[in-house]
Amino acid sequence: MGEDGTSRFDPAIGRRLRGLREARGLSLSELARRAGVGKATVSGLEHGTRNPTLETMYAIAAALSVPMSALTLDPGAPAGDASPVRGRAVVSTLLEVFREPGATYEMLRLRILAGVEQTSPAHPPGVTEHLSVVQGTIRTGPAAAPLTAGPGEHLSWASDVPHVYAALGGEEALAILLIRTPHDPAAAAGGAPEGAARRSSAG
Amino acid sequence: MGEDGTSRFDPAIGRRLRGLREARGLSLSELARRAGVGKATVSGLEHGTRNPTLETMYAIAAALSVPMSALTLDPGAPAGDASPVRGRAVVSTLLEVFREPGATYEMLRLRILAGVEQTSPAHPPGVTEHLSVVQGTIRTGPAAAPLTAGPGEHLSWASDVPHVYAALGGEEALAILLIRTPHDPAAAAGGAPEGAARRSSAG
DNA sequence: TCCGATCGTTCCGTTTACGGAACGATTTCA
DNA sequence: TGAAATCGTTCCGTAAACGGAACGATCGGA
Repeated sequence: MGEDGTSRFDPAIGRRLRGLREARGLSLSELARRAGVGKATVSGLEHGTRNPTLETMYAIAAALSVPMSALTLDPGAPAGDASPVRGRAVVSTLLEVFREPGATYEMLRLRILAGVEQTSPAHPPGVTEHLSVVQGTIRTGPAAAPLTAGPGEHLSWASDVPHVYAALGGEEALAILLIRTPHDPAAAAGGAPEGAARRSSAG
Repeated sequence: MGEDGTSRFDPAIGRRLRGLREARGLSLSELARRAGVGKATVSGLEHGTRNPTLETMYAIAAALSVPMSALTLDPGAPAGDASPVRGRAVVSTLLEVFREPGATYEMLRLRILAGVEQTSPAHPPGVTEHLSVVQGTIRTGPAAAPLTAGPGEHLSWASDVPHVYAALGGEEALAILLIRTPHDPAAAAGGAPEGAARRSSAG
């Protein structure tokens, strides 16, 4: 299979892998170390010159804390319910990962069970989160100063501090969360307010 | 990784693969031929003695008309939204595959868009379908004599004839579908009525 | 301005996944 | 009952995925 001398494989996997790795601020060497695979393997994968084994894919996906399907995006998986990340009371599903010139974006679908309040640790500096409420009432933002929003409203905050997610009103809440990780942490442009959350109501 | 002389890999993948293959009435040789891989590869995979490459997994999943995640069931994928099968207006998601002594069962989640009516071709003789309505109103069964059921109601029919799925009442419908494929097509025990659908309403 | 650390790439020997062929067992049909 | 077909497994040579090591480039601190 693929006999042209250079033996290429699906380049999209390489792009997604590199995107996820860099979005987490991991070097290629560090990811290889955490996954317990060789640097040559990760490098070859990102360049699309290797046809990885399942074992390799599992190891790398685990090191990135994503399900394997976030890397393969296998054709069957619908844009909309591909791959849940992290367990707990807040169920988040990775929908899409894409890179822009200045930053990497991860789009997730959040499902917060009724009455639940969960605190997430701080992200690296420069990372911002943008949440759009679909259903229910959500209280979120920096743990020190959260805000509340209902369906159709949006919240944004700098997530370099611990932040909370809570479903109010005894009802399960649904939201789309966009995490923006700038490639240059210094330039947090296109970001969010400094200390607290900001609420807006679109459309 | 896995240095015990016998070099085993995840046996669950092998079991699922064999289940899906046999549920489709395919021989190992035939599946290998359709997937364009060697018989030794399929055999080794089913026995859990090989660590397949992504390319191999893609080829086999495609030959079975399932997304790769139906074989890997990767840990991230939630029971409930793992892997959609077949496109069109009726979106079906493979939830689980399990084998019993007499038959193989495939459990799917059906989502029928509002107002849609779709006809599916006949399955091999002996195959029966059992549908449980979760939301909306569904009209289904043999195309010649379909029945209608609402939330909490169940429909069963022998699916060796073309059958339809329709969402009534201008509302999207949701259902769980169980497909039973007997290992011995002659003995269609535990099955459904002969010509038409049967409706029941469980407490 | 060195020097050390770390970056990502490339080279290399080992391991192993691959497909094809050969195999015995089982089934099918004349 | 024998011959042919097909079943799933096993053997084998080849291709390639693997991890480790060596490489030059880049960055940071003394």
